[in-house]
Amino acid sequence: MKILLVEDDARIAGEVMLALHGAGYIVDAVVDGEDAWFRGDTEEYDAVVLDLGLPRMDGLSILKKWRANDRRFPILILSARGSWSERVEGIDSGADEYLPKPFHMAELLARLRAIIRRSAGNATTTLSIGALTLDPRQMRVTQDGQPINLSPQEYRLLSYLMHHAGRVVTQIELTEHLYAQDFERDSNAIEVLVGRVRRKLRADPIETRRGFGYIINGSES
Amino acid sequence: MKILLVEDDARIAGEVMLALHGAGYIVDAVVDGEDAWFRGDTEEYDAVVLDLGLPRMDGLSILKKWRANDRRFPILILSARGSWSERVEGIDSGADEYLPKPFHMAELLARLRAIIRRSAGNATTTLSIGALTLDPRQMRVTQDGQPINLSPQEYRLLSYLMHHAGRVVTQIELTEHLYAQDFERDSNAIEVLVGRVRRKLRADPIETRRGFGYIINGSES
DNA sequence: CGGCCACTGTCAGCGAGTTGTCAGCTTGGC
DNA sequence: GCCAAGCTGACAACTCGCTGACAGTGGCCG
Repeated sequence: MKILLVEDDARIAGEVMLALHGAGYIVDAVVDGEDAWFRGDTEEYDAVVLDLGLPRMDGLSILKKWRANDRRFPILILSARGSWSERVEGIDSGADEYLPKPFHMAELLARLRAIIRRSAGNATTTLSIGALTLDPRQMRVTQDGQPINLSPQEYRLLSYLMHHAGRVVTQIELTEHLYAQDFERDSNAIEVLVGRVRRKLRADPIETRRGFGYIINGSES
Repeated sequence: MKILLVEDDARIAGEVMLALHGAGYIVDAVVDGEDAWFRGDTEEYDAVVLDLGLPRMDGLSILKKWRANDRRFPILILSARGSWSERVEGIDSGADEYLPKPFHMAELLARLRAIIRRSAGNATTTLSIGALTLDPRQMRVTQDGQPINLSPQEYRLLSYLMHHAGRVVTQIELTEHLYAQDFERDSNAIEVLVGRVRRKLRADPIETRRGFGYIINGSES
């Protein structure tokens, strides 16, 4: 899960980044409005945490430009001012949630989880693909009921593949979702990771599409 | 089944009332703290849904006054603020459950059912997970009936884990609930605390999920 | 007032788990 | 058969969580 964090207050940005990281997200943090817009326009994120008061380009404008360009990731707005009109405008412009400052970190995490789940169209907490079941609450994957002991990175990989079951996921896409964006391009870390996950699973559900990427077959069941 | 709903936010009150009504409960709704206290003190309810931030009389004070007057109905606390001390104090003061806002209606209903069932079954407000039983009124934990002598901080830790049994709780989440906000982030206090709790328990119910957090498995029993 | 004790956070060190890298190998497609 | 893509085992650096020791604090009792 990769999150774009747009916040110009260094202290808040730091705390939020820490919390998100602790909750298992990969975080790209930017401070500047135009920078934020560019990132959101060119990269795939699972969600965006967006502060409204920004230098160079206002948060609401960014939001509108993204939506106009058909960028569909869920957006959680942070606003220093608790102004009601701003909230309405934010929601109207295509934000999914609105959190007035000051907020409690646990609440941010809860709402973030909620909008990500909602955007995945996934009302149920567990996700089952074939013999595999992923329970995000327990952060655990089971195969035929047997728990599989995965490391954090392995869990994220499998989770991503399962959430996109039935479609080919490229290595680049995986890299972008598992690592911060300045990660070495020609590393074979993904291949190694896939190998490790495969070894932990009894029957291998991960199919290699040579030259394209990986795919887990079978729809949600 | 009659429920007392104490909630001053009209929007939330309306939604909850609707949901409770839909689930077949008779609902008395009050907005004002003193009003709430009087109702709870003079009428018989099967459960109370109590918001903490109230005009005129604070939710926690009401709760304590009820318990002091031997009013035994199960109480579910709604907490708008994510304040750790409030939550801990709520549970300590004799609440049976607490639900941080924002919450899903389904979850509120589920927890309400659970605490009603519990109170109907054995008139206790204790929470049992596996061999562990937690009695919030006495601030006491027993394992297989044997009392465990925990320090306040240890008790809070275990209490939090038990109240969130079946789901992974991150260290950051625990830190936020056990310490004030400006607590040092890279302290290993949580780890030490977990170690101390484990040493006091005979069979260790706390599972470490390296890279994720801690989890107590097994649902309420 | 002094000593004792329980509580709690800090610290350093350890051991195990995790993860990216690399080199050499296998495999699939042309 | 060739070659690039992908796989694998080994490895080293690193991270994470656990532990025992310790020190500061505050309460309690003689």
